[in-house]
Amino acid sequence: MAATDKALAGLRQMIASGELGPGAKFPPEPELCDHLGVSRSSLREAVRSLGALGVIESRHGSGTYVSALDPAAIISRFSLSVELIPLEGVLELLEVRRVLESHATAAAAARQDPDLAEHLGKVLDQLESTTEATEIQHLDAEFHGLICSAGGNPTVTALTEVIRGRGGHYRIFEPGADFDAIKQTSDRGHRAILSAILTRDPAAAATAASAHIAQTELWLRALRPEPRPA
Amino acid sequence: MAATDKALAGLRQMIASGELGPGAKFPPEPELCDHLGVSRSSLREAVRSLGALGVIESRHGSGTYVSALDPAAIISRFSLSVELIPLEGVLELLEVRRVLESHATAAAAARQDPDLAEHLGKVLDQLESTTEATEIQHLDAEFHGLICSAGGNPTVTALTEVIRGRGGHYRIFEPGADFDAIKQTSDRGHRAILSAILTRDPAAAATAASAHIAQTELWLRALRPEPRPA
DNA sequence: TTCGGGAAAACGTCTGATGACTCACGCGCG
DNA sequence: CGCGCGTGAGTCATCAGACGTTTTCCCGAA
Repeated sequence: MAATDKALAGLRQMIASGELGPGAKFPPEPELCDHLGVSRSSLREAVRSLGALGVIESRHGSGTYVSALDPAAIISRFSLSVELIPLEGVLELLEVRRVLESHATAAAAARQDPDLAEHLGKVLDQLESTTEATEIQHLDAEFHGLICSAGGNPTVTALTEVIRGRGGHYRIFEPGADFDAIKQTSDRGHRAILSAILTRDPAAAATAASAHIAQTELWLRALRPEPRPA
Repeated sequence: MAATDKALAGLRQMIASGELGPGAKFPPEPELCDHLGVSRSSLREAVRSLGALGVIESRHGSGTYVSALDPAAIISRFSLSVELIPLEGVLELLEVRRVLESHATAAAAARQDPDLAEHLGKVLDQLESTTEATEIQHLDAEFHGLICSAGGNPTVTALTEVIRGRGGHYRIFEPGADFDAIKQTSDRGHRAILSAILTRDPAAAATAASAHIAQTELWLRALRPEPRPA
């Protein structure tokens, strides 16, 4: 087996076997090199690999540690790769977001949380009163993020966030011929979702969220001939 | 900015800007070092990072290339990190699988594919006639994988596969007190899913898949006091 | 007791050299 | 002329060593 792969397997094994739990500290690099039988360069490349995946963190001057191994945190690391996926693939991802976020929105509606509804209302007020692309994107993310969080599954929140972040790179809300129509449709979609949450109607919430995201899919699909990543 | 981070940002930029598309070849390492202003060690660590994320591949003796940037392939890379997530986090992930696979199963049922149904039937026949843990796991993966593939979204298939792979590390089907009861419940669940597909009833298929996976969640939840990763 | 300096520990980066693998070119044989 | 096949250039893989930077902690002085 190649040196770096050997180191990688060794490091993963140390975690998988339970020898090192979340937050635990690895031995110093020289010791690990000796233990794994590879040079420091190879060990460090292996550490970088696991670092990119959110499994390990190296702290300069302190040591190398196992991360918290929290699913949401690990999924967030995906944004580094997901943000490079071409438009065609983003459409597949949006179906995932549509299904998951629809589920989370229903769960949020099933709860009875006046604070959430109030907060969402404020966000929508702001969102409807702006036409600045960056601000729209930011408020849209806050709106959907709050709802997903209320859904109760941080993993779902992280996944939808990563996918939403990718879609956000395509500037749907650039001032242009269809800007007003698109903005109004989007705003209405948000209000429909909030309305379902206010009336505590999970089925309506799921439908509204699904329709809203499906609309986004349509807009992105229209960009297909000429994708314009940020 | 730190050297490795600078290299990482530079490499990502080369892809994000469209300078290098899927499958394109990077310049040789010495040239990249010069271009990015870092040493070869730092560059290689950055390359490893992106390699772990499935964004680029180094081929010994040939060169370094941008990957296909296929969402399903990128998501498969997650298994390296997801397989290290503790049981508590796996339960959150299983909710994701339940929602996604339920959706995909409904889509599979909506299609009219006699070949799929026939294939699934054969797999279940085999599955019901074995009590060997590894074989059960293998056939179970094939059954669910076929259905997800029929759902039409490779990204969903990849995601559910990663999560299923993680769950599979917990040996639910070890011979033990409840083995027969668990096996029978599992087999019945599979038959219910196949039945819904055969009758082309998407709603029933979604419900059956959801119930089947929810059952798995219950079994795993019961392991919580004493998780036993592979 | 508190604050600050300094030494030790650990990761971060760079350099140079050597090995291993791939691929294509060109030579020689049939 | 066509087909292998060897060979060499190109490229990544690995190793070894040295030095810089950051963190951490101990210990002495106020």
